[in-house]
Amino acid sequence: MVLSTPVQFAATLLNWYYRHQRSLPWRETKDPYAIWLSEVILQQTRVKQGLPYYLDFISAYPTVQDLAAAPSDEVLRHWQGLGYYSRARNMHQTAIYITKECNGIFPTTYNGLLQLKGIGPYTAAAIASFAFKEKVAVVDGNVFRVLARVFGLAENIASLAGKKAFQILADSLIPVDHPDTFNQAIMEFGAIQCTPFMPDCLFCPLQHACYAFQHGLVEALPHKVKNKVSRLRYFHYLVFRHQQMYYLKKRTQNDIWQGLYDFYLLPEGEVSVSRETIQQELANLDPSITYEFIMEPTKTYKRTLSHQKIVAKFYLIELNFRLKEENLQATGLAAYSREEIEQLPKAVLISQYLQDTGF
DNA sequence: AATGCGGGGAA
DNA sequence: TTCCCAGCATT
Repeated sequence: MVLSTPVQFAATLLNWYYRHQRSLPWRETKDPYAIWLSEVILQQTRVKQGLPYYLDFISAYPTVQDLAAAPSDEVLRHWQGLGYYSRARNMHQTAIYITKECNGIFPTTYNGLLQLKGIGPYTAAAIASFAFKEKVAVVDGNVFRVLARVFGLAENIASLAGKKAFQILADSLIPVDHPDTFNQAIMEFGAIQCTPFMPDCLFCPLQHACYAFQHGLVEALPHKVKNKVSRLRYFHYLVFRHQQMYYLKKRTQNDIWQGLYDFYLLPEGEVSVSRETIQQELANLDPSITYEFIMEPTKTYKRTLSHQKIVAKFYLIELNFRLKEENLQATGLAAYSREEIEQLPKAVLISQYLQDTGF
């Protein structure tokens, strides 16, 4: 087994990158705003999934000032379906900060970028190296994998100590002359060649230097402790409708889908609810409330998030009158037309329900 | 140090 | 099904 020296490792990687790199729009620019956007989108998101969102977003908001000036609902609407919505909320907040407090000028260093909301060690390193050529190594899921395998680094990547070990190793490998290309190269290598499953070891330029390949540990590295099982939650949505207007509310709690819109939710807990339970809930909401019918629940929708599983049913309720102002205050509900609902940011679960009901 | 936060693609 | 993806904020 021949372990690469830093120089050999970087040279091999760069050589591979020049021949295999994909053409991606954010690689054609030095605009820190565009690079920032691409990096935030690509946090925990594959290129294939994020690319259409990047194109739409950069077209809707070409500059940081455009983003700062946009209403937050509209920003979230552009993010709809991409998940991890705090990324969009933080980006919007930071765009406003940069526009108002920094004259629209981005920090130009790793440490400066790290101060911004939504920018952590990875994103700060990416922007600092790609836009400003700072010699600081990116460490993401790809880098963990490539370094763990090539250098046989078995630290647990889920632990803080493990992450530090990988950052130190990566920083020792990044060359002074092409820090930006090296960072691009090692991630691209992880995404295309050194993949999580069935990596292309047979045609790998690092095969002879790769610790994992030489020791039959390719599948075992990187080492990661399994994450625990997720929470199971039952959502029962009451969809209030009156004269083609639907009542929705914005999710403001410290919970999933913060900032997105959905319908009135029954108190959580029951696997299934009876018609009587719903009638009681409606009476509690407003004793004088009257309605034409309660539709039988829709089919059961299931959504699996990374940390919890949502089982949801929707009950359409045709109201005879508009909800009173006090009920709107208490529940946060407001009436929206179909056209307005289309423009609201919604979780995929809600979009799916609306589509199924012929929206 | 541990936990919460989406959604989709690949095997 | 299970794993993982150009991670970060909060506690």
